[in-house]
Amino acid sequence: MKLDLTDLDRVASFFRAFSETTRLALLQELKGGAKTVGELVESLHVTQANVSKQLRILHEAGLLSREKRGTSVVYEICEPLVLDLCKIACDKLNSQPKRRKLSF
Amino acid sequence: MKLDLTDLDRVASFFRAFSETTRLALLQELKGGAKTVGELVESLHVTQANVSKQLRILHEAGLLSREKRGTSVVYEICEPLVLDLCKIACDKLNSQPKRRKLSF
DNA sequence: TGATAATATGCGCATACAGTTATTCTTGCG
DNA sequence: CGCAAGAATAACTGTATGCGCATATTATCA
Repeated sequence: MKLDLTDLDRVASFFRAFSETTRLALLQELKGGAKTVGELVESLHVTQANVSKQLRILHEAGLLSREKRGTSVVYEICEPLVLDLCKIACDKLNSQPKRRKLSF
Repeated sequence: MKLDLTDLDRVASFFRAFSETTRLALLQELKGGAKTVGELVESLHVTQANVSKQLRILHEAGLLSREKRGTSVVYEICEPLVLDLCKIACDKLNSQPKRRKLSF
């Protein structure tokens, strides 16, 4: 079964959500459970504006749910595939020999 | 187990290979077996230069093997994860209601 | 060795997008 | 209401990269 260009575009967009370090870091934090924007800003060394922006992208990709709680906003992983892909990525890293610096 | 920024970068690069329509189209063609650059150019509506460039990216990402055969070059999927990810993407598409044009 | 076919690459353009700073919006509370 | 905290957005910059065109590279064969 072959996907047409439209579907391939959607698949590409899906994977694009996982193609930036900051977004992966956010997903990794959220693997431990729902967190507010402020908590995520504290956990990672990323500005509040950037965290907010990347969370928006992940939310629009359908990976995160969003819930307002007072003045805070809580984000949570709502797409089980995220955990599957994290596991796949980790397995791949573990199966590959870590690149080490040879000199010194 | 948390990945450090270096590992997250590598994961991001891995997924980035899957984040462009043309590259997904190439992988889809190669799911049917090894093909030469020329065959891929004929299958897809993409210029030869672009096919060659995207194949290079997929090869450097460790997804494709490359073998010269005469004046041709044969590319083949050499990373089993490619097939897994294709299946995951297809399942996700199938589980989602197709967006249809409502007007006309 | 010259010609031809198949592939790769250099260059330029246009676009996408991560990140920053400053600002605005929203909510809760005195 | 006025203020403060938390989050989102706007405008901007620099960088990355997809794509096409032209050209270079490589290999085969007459």
